[in-house]
Amino acid sequence: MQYWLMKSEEDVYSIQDLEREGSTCWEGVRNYEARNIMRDGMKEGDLVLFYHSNADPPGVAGTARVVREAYPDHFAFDRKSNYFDPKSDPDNPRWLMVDVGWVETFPEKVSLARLREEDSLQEMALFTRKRLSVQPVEKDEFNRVVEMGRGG
DNA sequence: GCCAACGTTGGC
DNA sequence: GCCAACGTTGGC
Repeated sequence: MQYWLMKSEEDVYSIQDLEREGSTCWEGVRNYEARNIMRDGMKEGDLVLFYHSNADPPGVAGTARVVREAYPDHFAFDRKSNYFDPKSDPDNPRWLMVDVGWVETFPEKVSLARLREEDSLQEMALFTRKRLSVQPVEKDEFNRVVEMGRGG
C-alpha cells in the first residue's frame, strides 16, 4: 500500500464533487513526472490526500482511493477539451489517468499554513517539489495529515 | 492580478 | 546538448 497526494483546483473539481459522484477519472495531468507516478506507482487501493489548489485557503480537504490503475487519458484526443493535446496519438497515448473514489471529507480542511507549521511534514513533496500535481507521500505523513483533518 | 518557481520548447 | 525564451502552476 502506498500513499499519494493529488492536487485539484478547488473550483474545477473539489472533494465535495467527488463525495457527490463517488468516483471520477483524474484527467488532465500534462506533466511527465506526474504521469510516470500514475503509470508506475499508483496501484488499486492506494490512498490519496486530496489537495485543493487555487483555494482560500489551499490545503488538504480529504482522502480518496485509487480505484482504477493508469489508462489512456482520452481527453487528450478531444479537440474540444481543455486538455486536448494534438501530440498525443490514440495509437500511442502520451497521457494517462487513473480513477479515484471518495473516502473521506475532513470536517475542516488542513490548510497549507498548518501543514507548513508541522515539524514532521517538512519533507513533504508538497514543499520540496512545489509544482508537482501528483506526488508520493510517506505513510507517517499521510497518517499525520489525516489526524489533523479529523481535528487532531 | 502579480510574480516566483520551474518545466518545456526550440534555435543554434 | 545548451540555454534563453516562453508558458504554466499556484500561493499570495
